[in-house]
Amino acid sequence: MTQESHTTGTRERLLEVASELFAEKGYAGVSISEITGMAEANKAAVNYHFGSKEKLYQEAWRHAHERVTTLIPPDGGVADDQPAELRLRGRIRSGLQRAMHGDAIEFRIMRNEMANPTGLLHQVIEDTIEPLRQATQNILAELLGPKATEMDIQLCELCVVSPWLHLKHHKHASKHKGLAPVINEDMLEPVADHFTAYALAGIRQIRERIGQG
Amino acid sequence: MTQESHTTGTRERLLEVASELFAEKGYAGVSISEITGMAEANKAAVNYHFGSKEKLYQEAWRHAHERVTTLIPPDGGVADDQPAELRLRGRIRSGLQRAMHGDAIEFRIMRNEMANPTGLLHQVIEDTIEPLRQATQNILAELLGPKATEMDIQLCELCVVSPWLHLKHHKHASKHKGLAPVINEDMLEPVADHFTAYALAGIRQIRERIGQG
DNA sequence: ATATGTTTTAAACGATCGTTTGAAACTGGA
DNA sequence: TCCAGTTTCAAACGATCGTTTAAAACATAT
Repeated sequence: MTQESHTTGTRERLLEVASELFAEKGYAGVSISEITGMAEANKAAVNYHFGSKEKLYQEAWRHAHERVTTLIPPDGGVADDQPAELRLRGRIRSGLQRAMHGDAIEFRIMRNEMANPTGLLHQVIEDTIEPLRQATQNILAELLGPKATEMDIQLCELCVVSPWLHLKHHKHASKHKGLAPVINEDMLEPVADHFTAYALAGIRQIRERIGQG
Repeated sequence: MTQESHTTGTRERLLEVASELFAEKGYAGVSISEITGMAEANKAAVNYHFGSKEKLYQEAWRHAHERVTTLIPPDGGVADDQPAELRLRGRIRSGLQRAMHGDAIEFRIMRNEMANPTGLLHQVIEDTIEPLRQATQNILAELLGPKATEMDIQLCELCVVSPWLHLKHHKHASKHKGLAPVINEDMLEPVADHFTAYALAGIRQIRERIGQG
């Protein structure tokens, strides 16, 4: 019998602890000693299982991202053949749900990486985010009409996605209370309605502006 | 004559270099050696002039914040007696201008601090941001009408300010191209118009929803 | 039970961190 | 010129960083 018996293997415990710590403190702010200490593993376990701290960082993000993507689909459960308005609401709802969802580790790591790039993740993140952006832009292109330029679409995309991105920014920044409203999971549907109504009205207004030249 | 003659004193050079480096890499990612090396100062100069790395961090943020606040007033140059629609456009324009403005050091430090709190700045930042939030919420309360709840106002504030906050997030994250449209200073007015039209339409829509119960 | 391959462990490595020290260099007024 | 005060400097401090090493502990199949 071992001295300590865990329900999961060392490798998985390291991934779990590392993703949480990297999300909380960023890559440079976390030491291997801290990770292995909290995971009740030996200091050398990181280099044994992952080769280096950098590899562990990349694996930790992939770990967290795959989990939330299977848990919360980005289309919000709205099929492709539904009207654009509904599909937009699905995207907003999904984003909101991710913003509220538990720890939101994958997002916090991404945020740290964007604020303070190590360069270790940006290729992986970009490959993951770009398809989502493209899908949202397709919906917006449909809503804005054929006269909309690339810039029109991108500016509207910014207005649509930034609210829940910003919500995510503050959700776990407990030391910065008051900078954004706190939203719990009960309010998912009404807040999704709020954001969708706001967004659709804004988009219609932009479409009219475009039409007038 | 000294070996190297600089146009500014050591203390000011340290502040300049430190604020830029802290904005780029965050508190933990910057070493005193790196700061003093780039500022062409001795390693001990930080502790002589500021007492510690932490104090230098705080002074660097204050330094950067005071500069941009005097340069770009948060009301966008719109007087208090103007209609709420115009005052809202002033806020949006000011935010956009800060997002585009040169280095945006004060924001990048704040972003790092929110993503990865050291706890050293949050009181200072909160004291600075709260009045700005209050002013924006007053405008929104006027636009949304008397039936608007606190939550209505906060959600609309989120939709109004998050686009240019998000724009700022990406402006200097050159390693993450394509995640947001790149906007240069020539487009300040048209983009401000876009955001304002979008926001006012969204706010009107929310006001109607409230009216209907 | 023995051999083989995997996983964990303690210890040590060199490098770099933030900080301290005390002397040297510089400054401006008497 | 001399002196007090300020600023800069190289050197060293203890601590911690990520990584390496080699032996110990473990698992598993023959």
